[in-house]
Amino acid sequence: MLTAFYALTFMAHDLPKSYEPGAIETRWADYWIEEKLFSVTAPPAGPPSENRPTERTTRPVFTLLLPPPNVTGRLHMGHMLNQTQMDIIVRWHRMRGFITLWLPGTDHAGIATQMMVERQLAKEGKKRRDLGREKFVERVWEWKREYGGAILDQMKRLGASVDWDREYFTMDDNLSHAVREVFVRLYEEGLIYRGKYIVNWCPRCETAISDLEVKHEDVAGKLWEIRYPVIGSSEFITVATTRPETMLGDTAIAVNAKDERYTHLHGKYVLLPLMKREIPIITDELAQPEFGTGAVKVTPAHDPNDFQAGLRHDLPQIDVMDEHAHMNQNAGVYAGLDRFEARKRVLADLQEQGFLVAEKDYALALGKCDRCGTVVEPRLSEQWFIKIAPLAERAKEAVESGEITIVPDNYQTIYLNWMNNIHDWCVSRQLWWGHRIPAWTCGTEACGEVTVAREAPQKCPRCGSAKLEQVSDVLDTWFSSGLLPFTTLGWPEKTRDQAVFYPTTLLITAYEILFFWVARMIMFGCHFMQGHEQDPAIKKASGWGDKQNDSVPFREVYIHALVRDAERQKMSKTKGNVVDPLEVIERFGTDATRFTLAAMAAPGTDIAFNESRTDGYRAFANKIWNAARFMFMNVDRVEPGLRPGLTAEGGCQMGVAGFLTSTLEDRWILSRFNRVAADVNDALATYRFHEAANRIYDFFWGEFCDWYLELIKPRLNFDEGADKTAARAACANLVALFDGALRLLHPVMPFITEEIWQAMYEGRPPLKSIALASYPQADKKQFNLAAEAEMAILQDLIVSVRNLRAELKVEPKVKVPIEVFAHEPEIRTMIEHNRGAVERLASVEKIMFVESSLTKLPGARSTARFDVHVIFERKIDVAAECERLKKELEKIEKGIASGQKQLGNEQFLAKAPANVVENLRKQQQELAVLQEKTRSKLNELGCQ
RNA sequence: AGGCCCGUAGCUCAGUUGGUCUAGAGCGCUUCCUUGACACGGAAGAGGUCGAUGGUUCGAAUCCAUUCGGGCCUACCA
Repeated sequence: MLTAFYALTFMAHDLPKSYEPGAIETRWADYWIEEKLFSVTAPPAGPPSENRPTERTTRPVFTLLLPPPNVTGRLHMGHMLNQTQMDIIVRWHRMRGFITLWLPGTDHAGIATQMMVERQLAKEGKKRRDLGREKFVERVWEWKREYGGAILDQMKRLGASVDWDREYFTMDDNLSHAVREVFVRLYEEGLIYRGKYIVNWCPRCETAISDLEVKHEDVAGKLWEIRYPVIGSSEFITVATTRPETMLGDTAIAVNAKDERYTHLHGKYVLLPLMKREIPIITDELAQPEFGTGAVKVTPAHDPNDFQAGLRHDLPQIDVMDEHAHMNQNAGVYAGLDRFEARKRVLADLQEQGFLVAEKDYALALGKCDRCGTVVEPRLSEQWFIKIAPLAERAKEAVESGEITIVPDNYQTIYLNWMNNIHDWCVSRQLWWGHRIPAWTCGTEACGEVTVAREAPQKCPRCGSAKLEQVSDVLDTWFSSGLLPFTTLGWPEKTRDQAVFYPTTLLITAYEILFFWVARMIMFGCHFMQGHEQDPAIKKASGWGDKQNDSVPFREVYIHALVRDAERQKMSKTKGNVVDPLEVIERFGTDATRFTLAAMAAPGTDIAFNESRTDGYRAFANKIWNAARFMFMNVDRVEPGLRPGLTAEGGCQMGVAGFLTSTLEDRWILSRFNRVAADVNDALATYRFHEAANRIYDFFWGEFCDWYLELIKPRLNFDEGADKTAARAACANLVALFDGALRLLHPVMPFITEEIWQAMYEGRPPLKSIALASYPQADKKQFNLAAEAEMAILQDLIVSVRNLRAELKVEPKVKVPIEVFAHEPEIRTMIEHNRGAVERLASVEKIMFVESSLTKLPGARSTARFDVHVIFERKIDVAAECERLKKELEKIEKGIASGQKQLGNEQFLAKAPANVVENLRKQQQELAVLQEKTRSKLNELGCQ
């Protein structure tokens, strides 16, 4: 199928003049999926034997879990950055021979998804209660089937090389089963408890939410001071509050025991205004003498601090609101009012009755529901909690001991800080969509026993009643996603997948979910995978041999940057500044967009996404494309059968290893290629994506295209009478180098590299994809300092001549003779050897070597290694030339001055490393020569 | 309240443990060039002393302190 396609398109290497990513990208994305190129199975266990090829169990393993996007999600720039980085790392590992598993899936996203469907229902004029639980949940599943795959489809467009055969959904049967198992085990271990506590309650979502789901927003609020009359006295005690309506539920007034102002009131009672209830004055740490009046009202049912104080003093808890945050019957005459309406009425009544003392402006951080923005109400309710301290302990250790490393390392501190101040986790949610808590309440009034079990019990274990009803709450979404590193690998079954792929190698994620998700995975992983051991052969091959503990969910975490808009603002729907990655892709191509994100992703800094960069990288793709056209054009000129490295049988076997070196440019480019390969591998190993991307960019464009291709053009001569052997060799080198460069670039730009690579083999590649080819590793033996130094001089010479031509305003088509002086004979020889290059690249007619310095002539340029003079009869602008020379001299002398200062400093000579001193000396010598030459020129021109 | 990050050319950003940084790149800008890979191109240029101040050091864009400006996160002080 594909071969046929190539037969049509590429046999003649008839590539369009400019690169059009659209069709090419979707074609390869589909191809990779259809061919299941990225599906992996665990290699069998046991020592290598005849039946078991050695290499299978000794290959290293790389496992990465995709942070599951919400089923409700739409791809945004954050996803794209995340996925680009993951794909780069994954492809890089795969090409380096790792058994590479990248596991994709989606999260059921409790509240978000439920809201989505509720909104849909609202359009039909219905509420979820109209349908009832069962019908509603069925409706959500329908929604999921219809729209839930959208984000993964978008992901396919990015070329993400995930194993689609292993795609999971957090509510799949096997994962749900694991969730129940975890819940029951935690309960049995006493790590889950149920109780009436103050939780964050969203009155709109009608559910409890965790601390992390509350977003604080600074608002200008008020602080009201209310006085309560002390019983049996004419005195009043004044308290301050930001929430006067809660006073209806006050059950005490607290003062600090050390606060002498109130000592005489200890043990007395006050009459609660409006409610006319007697409540005690207690002493508690809750009240801090420095704040306000030093006295504080205590409302155990509506404030977490007051709740704790209430427990300490055994105070009644009077809940004055219902689940919608409307006042209930406990609120007396205010019953039925919304909380904010009640506030107004309470304040008015207090004012009228003379209890309101003052109203002050007060800045407060108002807690709002992360999902819907409704002001969160601390509410007393029956919830399920995970006792976090024992889990956190191990999770802390795992990071402190280095079993898990977090990159960049400042996040390590943040993580540990959080772990030290962690509270119990409220895991129950009053929603219908999610994993229902595996607990059953006995319906017999006298019993009410709650039973936690893996399967629905037949009868109540306490009273034997069969009237059992499952608890209606579901679990926090992050409960199930926190288990994914092992549940996706078959847990609670002990599977081969686990032995091979657990611990996963790496997690790449956003800072935002460090606590929501990352911390929870670490806690659950360390707890439930305790005692787990990765297959020793695989562990060793993967380089984790010294790590003691295999219970951790991943060995490394890389926290990526936040993508902001061009103005550095956080992208958000409400601001309307969201850049849609698919739109960007549409305009510039996936490769260019990926490259942008990679090139801008310096660790630890946010990315201000800027389209002009993407436009630039689209140009880069085009450059690659045209370099490929150039290569194919030349390959086509070689007789069929003698095509270098492109035969159907052998394929392009040579790679860069088979590169034939003869000329300076060959030795040079080979050295450069190996250096770049070394740098890129280094950069990727430490997640310096920007460095990897930039190194390849500079190499491909600045060295390979700008210099190498230009330099070899004369050798690619297949005309009658030309040296065809030399031409074929040059062509072979070109192909080999191109092949290497494509492989180097592939993780960042998978599509264009695949397209060209496949075309190089005319549809009959030795492997199904470049993604399976080997990644270039540096061969240090090919580093060639001499070639690089010589090439630098040659480039310098060519640029100098071009520069002089521009200054002398020589017509571009006119070839000029030049004179060159080089006092070192080797340099002269080198230039002589490469005179053709100089002549062609600088439009030089001929080169004449002279025996003395050329500084005195106008139209000359000097460097430390050579002088060059362009012979062209035109008066130069003496004033301008003087100006330029003066500026140059100034710079040189500044350099000399600072260098001499350093070299004259004995401390420097004593303390600086030898090579630094030596380099400086060398540099100084060169500067001195240049200074001399520049001065003579200034004299010659008669500059002032 | 605590913590973190950023402030380098007109714009967007690099600059790994302080020393070839006489500070780079892309876009933009100036001049020139349609030469059979590429005008999404080529050639040559102009442009910043690294927010400010002080310190450590033989040596600082790079480390420390203070300060100004921008952003983010965490927090149960009424």
